Amino acid sequence: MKQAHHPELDEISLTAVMAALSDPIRVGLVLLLADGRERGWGELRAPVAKSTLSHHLRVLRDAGITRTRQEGTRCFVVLRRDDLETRFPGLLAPVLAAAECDGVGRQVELAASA
Amino acid sequence: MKQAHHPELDEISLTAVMAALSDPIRVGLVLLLADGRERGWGELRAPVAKSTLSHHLRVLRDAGITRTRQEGTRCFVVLRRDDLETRFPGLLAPVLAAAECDGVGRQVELAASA
DNA sequence: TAGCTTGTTCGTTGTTCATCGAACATCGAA
DNA sequence: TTCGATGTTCGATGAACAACGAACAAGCTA
Repeated sequence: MKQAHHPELDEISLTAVMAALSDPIRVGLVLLLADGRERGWGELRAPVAKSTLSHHLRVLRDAGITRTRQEGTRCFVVLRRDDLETRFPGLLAPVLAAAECDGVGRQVELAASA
Repeated sequence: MKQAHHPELDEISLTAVMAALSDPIRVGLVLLLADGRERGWGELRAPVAKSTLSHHLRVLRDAGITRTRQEGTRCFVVLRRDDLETRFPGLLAPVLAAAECDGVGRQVELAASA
């Protein structure tokens, strides 16, 4: 369980962010994190195998959308809302609004809190 | 040269739009069309083969981002800015701003006007 | 009619991606 | 130390995609 790479502000690429947000499961994950609360991975319920979930969370991290923190064997993830707002002002909110309105990512849910 | 399908407003999918905008060339094309002017395909200069350009324009059309019109053997393309604004309010502007600021799609240029 | 121009479509190639199960690593707890 | 829980990584696979050249279709134009 190595510490993963998090891109710096100026390393965050627009196309990488767009690509990361072009998958419904990842959009759902971002929606769950939209309240700014940090979540343990055990709280995230998605209809995919855990290796696949790990992959999706890695894509989000590599794109600079989320930040991952490790504590013991557990991992926690949080939205880099401020960083995204600085880098691409006004981009995140419309995406989240549209996703919520459309029901994109509704397959991703929150488990009983850890 | 058949008339291509244009998705209706409610057929435009968020993830499809995000996916379409995750390619630098397509972002460049959208940037060129951002002024609302209709452009002939001959005006679009991108560093790809014409078949590839045709493909990219098709992806944009299928995603509901652009509208294509045929006139004789020529094709014209225009940004569906109002439709996008209706469907996903506030989404397009930040993307275009970020792209322009970052230089994403600067490889796509405008030829000497037709 | 015979070209020329303009786009589309096709077949191919190589890459990327989403997905899975299995194996591995790590830490905490019994 | 042994076990269980938690993530990561490793192939493997099938699908999607970007890219190209070549061939085709359709409409001007000479």
